[in-house]
Amino acid sequence: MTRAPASRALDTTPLWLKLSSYLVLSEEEKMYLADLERTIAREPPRTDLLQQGEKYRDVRIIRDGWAIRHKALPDGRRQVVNFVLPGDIIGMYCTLFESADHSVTTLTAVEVASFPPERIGEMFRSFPRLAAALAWSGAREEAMVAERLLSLGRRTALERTAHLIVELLRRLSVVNMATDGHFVLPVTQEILADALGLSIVHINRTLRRLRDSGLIELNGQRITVNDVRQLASVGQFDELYLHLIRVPKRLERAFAGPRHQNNNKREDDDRAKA
Amino acid sequence: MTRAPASRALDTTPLWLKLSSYLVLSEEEKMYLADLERTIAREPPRTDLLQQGEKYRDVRIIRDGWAIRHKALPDGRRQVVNFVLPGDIIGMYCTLFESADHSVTTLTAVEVASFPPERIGEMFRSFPRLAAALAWSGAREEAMVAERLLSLGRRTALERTAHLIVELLRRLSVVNMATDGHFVLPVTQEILADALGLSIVHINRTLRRLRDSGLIELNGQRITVNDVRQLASVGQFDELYLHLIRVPKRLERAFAGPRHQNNNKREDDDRAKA
DNA sequence: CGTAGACTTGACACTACTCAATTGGAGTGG
DNA sequence: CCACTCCAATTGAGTAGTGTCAAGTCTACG
Repeated sequence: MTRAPASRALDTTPLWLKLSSYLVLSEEEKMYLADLERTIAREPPRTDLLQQGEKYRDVRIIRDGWAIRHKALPDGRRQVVNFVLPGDIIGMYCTLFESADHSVTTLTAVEVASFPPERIGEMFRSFPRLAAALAWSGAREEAMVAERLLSLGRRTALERTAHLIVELLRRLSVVNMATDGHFVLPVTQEILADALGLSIVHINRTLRRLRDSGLIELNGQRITVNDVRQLASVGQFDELYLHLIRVPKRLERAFAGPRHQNNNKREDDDRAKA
Repeated sequence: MTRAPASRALDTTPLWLKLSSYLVLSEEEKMYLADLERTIAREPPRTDLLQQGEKYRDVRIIRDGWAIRHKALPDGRRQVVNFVLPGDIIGMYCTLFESADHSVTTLTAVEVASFPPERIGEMFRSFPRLAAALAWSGAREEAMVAERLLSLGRRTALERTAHLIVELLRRLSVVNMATDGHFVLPVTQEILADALGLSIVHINRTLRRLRDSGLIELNGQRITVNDVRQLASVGQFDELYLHLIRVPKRLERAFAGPRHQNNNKREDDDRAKA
C-alpha cells in the first residue's frame, strides 16, 4: 500500500463528506481514503461505467457528476435502480460476484476514482472503522432500493415522484450539492419514468401537477422545492431508511476489537459532533 | 469464543448449505458456523422477529420455516420486500444501523438461531472467508430486491408472478426444500399481492391464468411448476442476479491476505466442486 | 353444523399506458 | 442570422391493465 503524502491540505471529497456524516474519521483514515481516490479518470455523459452481464473491473468512487444504476429486460424495458451521486461507490461487490447484474451509465460528465478490489480486504484488516463506514454506505444503498420498491409497489405516481425528489434533496445535501430547496437535476423525464416505473407521458403529467400545486418549480435542469415538509408529506417520506443517524456504540465493540496492524489513535469520541 | 465440541456428526444447516453453494467451507469454518447457530428459539406464525422503527437486537439465522421482510406506509399499505427462507439472515446490519427500517414477520412456525452482533467483527478477523461468504449472502439479498424492483417497475402482473415463482424455486432448491418442480408455498394471496405490488383480486386472476395455461398447479399450499423453462421465459427470468456461480478467484486475493489468528488449512481448492 | 378466513368471480371505476400530434430549445450548416 | 434538425417536453384522445366493491364459495376446525 502506498500512502499519500502527509500534506494537510487534502481536499474534502464527497465520499469523505458522506462517511463523515456517519462517523468522525481520524486523520490517518482520511489519508487512506484520499489514497484510495488517487487514480482519477474523467468520463463523458452516456458512458457505461459497468455493463450488465460483464465481468466486474475495479471498484470506483464517483467524485463528481451523476450516473444511474439500471437493469434491463431482454426486450428493452428498463428500470433505474438508483441514482449514483458524488460520494457513491460502484462495484463494491466485485470481490464477491463474478459478473454484474446491472449497468451503470453516466448522465453527466463525471470524475471517477478507481482502485483494485484487493484493497477492500486490506482496509478491513488495517482500517476496520473505515471499512465499517463503507459497509454502512453499502447497506444504506440497499435500504434505498427497498424504499423505492415500496414506492413502486404501493405509492401512487404522485407520491412516488414527490418521494424521489425529497430523497434526492436529502442525499445531495449531505455532499453539499443542494442549498435551500434547490438543486440541479441532470435527468430527462425518460429517466425519471424509468426510475419510478411510469411512462414518460405520465411522469410529465405528474410533474405538472406538482408544479401547478406550487410544491416545486422547474427551470431547465434546476429544481426548486418550495415546501419540503409538504412535499415529504405528499410522498409519505420518512427518512428513517436513510439511516442518517450517527454510528451506534455497538459498532465500536464489534469492529474495533483486538487491534492489529493499526496504531492510529482511534479513541476519538465518535459521538462528539452528534 | 466458545468452540462447539468437535463432534463429526454436525448436522448440515440451511445456512451451511447455502454458503457451500458459494465456496467450500473447511471443517473449522463449519464448526464455527455451527457454534453461531447454537442458541436456538422457536417462534409461532405471525410473530414479529423485527419491527420497523425498533432498535435492532441480535442477529438471527432462520433454520426452518418462512418469514417475510416488509415495509409499511403510515396509512397501512404494505410492501413485502423479500421472503426470508431457511439459511437467510435477519438483521445483519444491526451493527451499522441504529434502528430497523423494515419489519420481519414469520409466516409459519420457525426455528431461529441468534447471536450477538459483536461476533460479526470477530468473524471478519478470525474467519475472513466465512465473513466473505456472509457478505456474499447479504449482497445477493440486495440483488434480489433490485430484481424485484425491475419486476414492479417494468414487468406485467403475469410476468412478475411467473418470475417470483421461479425465483423461489431456485432459492429453495439450494437448501433442499424443492424437489422436481414442486414446493410448499405457505403464503396467502394477500401476501403474494403485497410482494408483487398487486391487489388480492388481481393476483388471484393472474394465478388462475398461470394455472389455466398449465404452467403451474396449486393444491393447497403445494405448488407444482410443470414447465420451469417456459415459466422462466414468461417471467423473463435470468438467474444472473442470484449470483449462484462459485466464488471468484479474486476473493482469495482480497480476503485471504496476510494471515492472523487463523491457522486452518485454507488451501482447499474452492473451485473443486465447480 | 356454524363460523372464520381465504379464495373466487362479476361488474364497474380509474390509474396509467399508448398513440399521435405539437411545441420549444439547442445546436448546425449555409 | 436564418432555416433545418434533433431531442426533450407537452398535450389530447382513446384504451388496456389493475384496482375497488360486493357477493358468493370453499375449507378447516371447534
